Amino acid sequence: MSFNFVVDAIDEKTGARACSYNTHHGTIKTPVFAPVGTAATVKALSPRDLQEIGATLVLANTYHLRLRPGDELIRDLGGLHKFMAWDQPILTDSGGYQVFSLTKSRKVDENGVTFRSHIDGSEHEFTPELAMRFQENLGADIIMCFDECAPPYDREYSKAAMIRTHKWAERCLLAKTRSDQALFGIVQGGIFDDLRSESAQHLKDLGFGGYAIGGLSVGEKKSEMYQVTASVCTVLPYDAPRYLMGVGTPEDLVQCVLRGVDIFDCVLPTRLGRNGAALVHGGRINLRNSKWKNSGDPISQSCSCYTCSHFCAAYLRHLTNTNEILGHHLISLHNVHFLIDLTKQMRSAIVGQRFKQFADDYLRAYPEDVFQ
RNA sequence: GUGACUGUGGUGGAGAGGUUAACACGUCCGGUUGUGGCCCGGAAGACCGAGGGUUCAAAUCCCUCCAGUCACC
Repeated sequence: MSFNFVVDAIDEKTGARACSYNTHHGTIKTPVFAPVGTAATVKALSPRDLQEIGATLVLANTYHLRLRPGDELIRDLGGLHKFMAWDQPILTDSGGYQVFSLTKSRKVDENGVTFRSHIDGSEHEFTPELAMRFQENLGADIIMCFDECAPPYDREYSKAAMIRTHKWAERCLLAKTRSDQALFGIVQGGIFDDLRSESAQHLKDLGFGGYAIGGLSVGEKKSEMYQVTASVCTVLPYDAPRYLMGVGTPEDLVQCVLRGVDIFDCVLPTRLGRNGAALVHGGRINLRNSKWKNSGDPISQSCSCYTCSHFCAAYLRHLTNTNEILGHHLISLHNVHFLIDLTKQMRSAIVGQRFKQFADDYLRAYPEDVFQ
């Protein structure tokens, strides 16, 4: 009941949604972009910064926090919100993505996954039951089923991972004990439409507080990612949040809101920020490029963020080239602000019934290779 | 003035007779999508201080000059 989900508006031409999702730590207005704070910190940004740029939801990672400093420690210190001083909603990923990203250092079987720690080589078991326990210890508002994120093109593997993900989803439902956390199911099935629809239907039948689309932006084509997103969203229930995991770029956000997604997360803005790339309308700029050496202008004239209202591109380039901490901070701040601002613009356009026009105009600025 | 040592791409610095002169930093250009890794990939850039000599072959050996460093007058 505390997880009241309301569709505030639907853009009639596109079906894009603007929703309100109530959690114990506040209401999330969608579409929403959640910056990623893997180790209980959105790298280079403080909670104060995040608040200032309008972040409402932040991601953290169960695998990484389980390994270090430990979910029980965080529980004993009062939970993740208190630990990282973020009193707004938090979502924890279960560790399912690490099944994919850390493929060379894990073993999967029907019961779960054994990871070999990249920190000290020790073994760490993750099962659906343990993933629930870890996430209950962490105490995020939204917790994720333990799933198997698989590479996109191998049909047999995708199907096996999907079936395993379904079984694990049932076990997660059974293992969950806290009522102040919403558990989201995760749709798998690679790029295969029939598997994806089957997966979405299966999870819908099980019944979750929300539904995520996993296993995308892992190497498939953009057109395939959009296609899968669209077909999954037609199956998912209307009255529950839809979360596209790990996505993405500004174009991806617009394209997938068009297809019915409410929630996004991605490391992109902070990773780009730490490596000297800034998101701007129509693409991105590489601040390492010598063309910015003498630029006294902000990276975006129209941007209202702290970075753009105080610093010129030449300075940001200098900070990048000298690997200064402030550079990571300022560019990450701009990039996260850029995506959050985009979601706000989209929400406003949806509520105003002009999202089709907004999306067309917005996407026109981006290069053709969007559908590569 | 005398003696010793040293001169290799923007910088540091390998190399001590044999085809495309190592490496690092810097420079330049890509990449980055539920974050192991301020990371990954690539490119440009040196007629080896100058001139002469020895040799089939010289950054490597010899001579002269120039420059720098140090020591001593």
